[in-house]
Amino acid sequence: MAFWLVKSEPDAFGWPEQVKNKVEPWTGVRNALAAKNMSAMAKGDRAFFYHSNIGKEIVGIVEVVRTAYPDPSDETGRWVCVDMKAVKPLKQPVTLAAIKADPRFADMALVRQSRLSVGPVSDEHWKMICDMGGV
DNA sequence: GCCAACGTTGGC
DNA sequence: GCCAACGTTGGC
Repeated sequence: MAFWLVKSEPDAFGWPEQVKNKVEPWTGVRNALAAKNMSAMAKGDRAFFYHSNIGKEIVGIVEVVRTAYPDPSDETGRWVCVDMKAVKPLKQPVTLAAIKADPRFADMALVRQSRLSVGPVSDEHWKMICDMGGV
């Protein structure tokens, strides 16, 4: 199983909505690298749900329930989306500041490429953040 | 609100 | 196909 991190601005779509809707299509990604990452996701893969701009913290864990398919919000048909299901919240949100403060996260996609909306997370980083988040 | 990073567009 | 100009994202 692989691990990922997906970003959303809580103004547009936040963790409370993800929990309320349970399964939610992750649409609107219009970045080649992010799309490539989504295409690489397998059913059952897990991802951190990160709030960008407001909070700047990882707030929950979601699971991929449907692999990449054409994004219905995209008229050109070029982009893909996946379906995500809320798994559980972090007891303690893990902030970007906390991640940046730990040099072991220096090579994480979230730190290296702040603008990338869908990025990979290594097994080690996944475990560390789960520990920090109390799950 | 500013600015750095980076992706995209369009002229050549 | 290159590269300058421009737009967008997201941290601060």
